[in-house]
Parts: sequence; structure tokens; C-alpha cells
Amino acid sequence: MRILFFGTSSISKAYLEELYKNNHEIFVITMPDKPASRGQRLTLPAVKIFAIEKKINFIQVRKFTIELIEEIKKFNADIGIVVAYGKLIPKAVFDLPKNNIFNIHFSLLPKYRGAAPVQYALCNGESETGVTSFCIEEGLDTGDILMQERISIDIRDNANTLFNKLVPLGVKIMNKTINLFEMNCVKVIPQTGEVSFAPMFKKEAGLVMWNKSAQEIYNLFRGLCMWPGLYSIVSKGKFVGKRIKFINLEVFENNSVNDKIGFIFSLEKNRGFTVPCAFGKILVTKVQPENKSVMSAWDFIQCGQLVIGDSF
RNA sequence: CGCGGGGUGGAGCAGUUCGGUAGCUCGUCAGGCUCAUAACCUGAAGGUCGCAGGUUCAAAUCCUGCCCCCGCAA
Repeated sequence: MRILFFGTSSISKAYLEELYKNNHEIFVITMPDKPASRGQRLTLPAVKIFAIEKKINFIQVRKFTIELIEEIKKFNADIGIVVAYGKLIPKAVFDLPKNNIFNIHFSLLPKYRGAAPVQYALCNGESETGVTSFCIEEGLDTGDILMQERISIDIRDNANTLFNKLVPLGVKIMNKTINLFEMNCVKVIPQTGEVSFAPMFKKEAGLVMWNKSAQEIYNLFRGLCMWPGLYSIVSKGKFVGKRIKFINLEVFENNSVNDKIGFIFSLEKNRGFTVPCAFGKILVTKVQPENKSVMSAWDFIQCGQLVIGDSF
């Protein structure tokens, strides 16, 4: 088929790769390069890098001008596929493909509409989620559903492991959905059920609120471990005023009711340090202190930068 | 030329302001104590202090250049 592919991130690269392997005619639309990282060097979207590698035609779009729309029109697409593109696509553009244009979304729509469905599912301690392919329309993730499949979330899953399960499932759904179009037997069902939203997280979402329960904090960690990650600022102790990222943490215990929350409560040899929350305690096992590299929490304790009684 | 922190035995750090014998916590190894141990005691090994040049009687420390790592911001 002639496929118009909208994508930017490394996740959407996996989908482009699949389309490429299946010998579809592809035209890629991706976001512009943007300055990123230290020294504000230009960084290319993962999808663009792949397109260059495989000599797939692509354009980078800041704004869909008349000229660009004409160029896309010339490709004469059968269908359009959107995966982690990064922006809403105007109607004038998603009307171009002959048949339809669909999106792969990592939730059981209409639950968790928006940019961060996987993270929200984990933060909320959900026990299942899924992948949905649906038709693009003007609203945000509101279109009619083409296919949907469920997957259970393990209590040990975090954003990374869950993505690793969802990406292949999504690829499967994408192929099946394309198949529906090829066989010309597309059936859609409108979204029904409880609507909820999963907007993009801000960096501050990673600031740990110790007045929550250990389980809630752990769920937040599961959801945000890839980005932005959890962190806290030391408010008392040698390291005062500095930020510590929590690269890894676990629920130490779940029963205690604490009043001295956010304090360094105990040091667990070779494991890390514990911090009481409103309910239960968190064991921090791996950290990244401000300006330093990732190290085990125990290593960080060695230098006495953090001692019992310090607090966040 | 976005802002900033850093490179010191295997790990994490102190020491640099004001040059003068390489220090701390841990790990490793050996021995001891112990029913036993990740606990405790004793001892040992292990570093040309990121690289190069300069100043000096003397440089981890002061000066110059370079390499590498990282946090913030985007």
C-alpha cells in the first residue's frame, strides 16, 4: 500500500521499520530537528535518521503550508498512519489519504486520551491496559475504534518494560489494521465508556511528595522512570539545596504510619537508605546526585553526604 | 560560543582558598573472635592525584593548553 506515515520518536521508528520490512510505499512526515542536550546541538528525530538510512522519502514539517499539502497530495496515499508524531494534524492533511488515517494509541480508549497513556496507567496502579487503533478526527484521540487489544500490567512493570510489551503489540495491531483496509472490510465502533485524559507530564511531576503512601510513590516511579524520573531536593544535611534523582527505588514496607516523613530513616547495608512516607517506607537503591553520575545509593552514603536525620 | 559541577588505589568522597610525607568510609585479601554472620577486632595489598607543558628547592594544590564525564536549561 501507499502509506503516509506520521512519526517522530524512537517508538514510532519501530513502526516505520515494520512498514519498511513489509515493502509498503512510504512517505514519512516528521517533526523538525530541534536543539537539544548540553551545548544545544541539533538533534534529529529517530524517524528521520531511519528514513535517511533506508532512503525513504520524508519531509520535516514545522507548519503545514499549502505547498506542503500539495506535495503530500502528490504521493497519493492509500492510508495514513500516525504513531507518536508529537503534534495534532490538521484536517486538511489527514483528509488526504484515499481511505482513512489511523493512530496507534497505547491505552484502552476512551481511557487515557493524550500524550502519556502508559505513564498514567502505571502511576494510577492499573492492572491492565492495551493498544487501540482508531480513526483520526479533529478531537484529541476521539475517533472511532478500529481494533483494540488488552494486556495485563505486572506489578513489577515500569514504563520501560511496559513499553517493551506494548510496542510489539501495537505493531501487530497496526499490521492487522492495515489488513482490514487491504481486505476492504473495515468496521468501526464509536468510543464508549468512561473518558479520561493523560496529558504530557511536566518535569515537576517527578518531585516526590513524601506525604503520599509508599505504594503511590512507587507507582509514580514506575510511570515516570524513563522521563522525567523521580527526584527530591535535600532540605537538611550536608547536601542541602541539591537535587537527588532516584534512579531506582522500591517499597521497603507498607504498614507503618509515620510523622517524620521525608527524613533519612535508616541505612541498609549494601542496599541504600529508607525514607518514611505517610504510609510505609521507600527504600532508595540507586541515585544520581546533582552534577554526578548514577551510582548505587550505598555508594553515595559512603562519603557521608547523606546521613540519618537528613531530610528532603 | 546557553548556565553550572567534576576527573585523587576497585567504589563513593575529603584534601586545592594559604604549595611541604596520600587521608576518610566501603570493598578486596590474610589472620583473629564467634555455633555463625553481611557484625566486631588485627594486619596487608592497591594511587606516577585525567593528559601535556610551565613556575618552584618542592605541585593533587599555582599558571597555560588539551581530553573526558555529569547536572540544569532546551
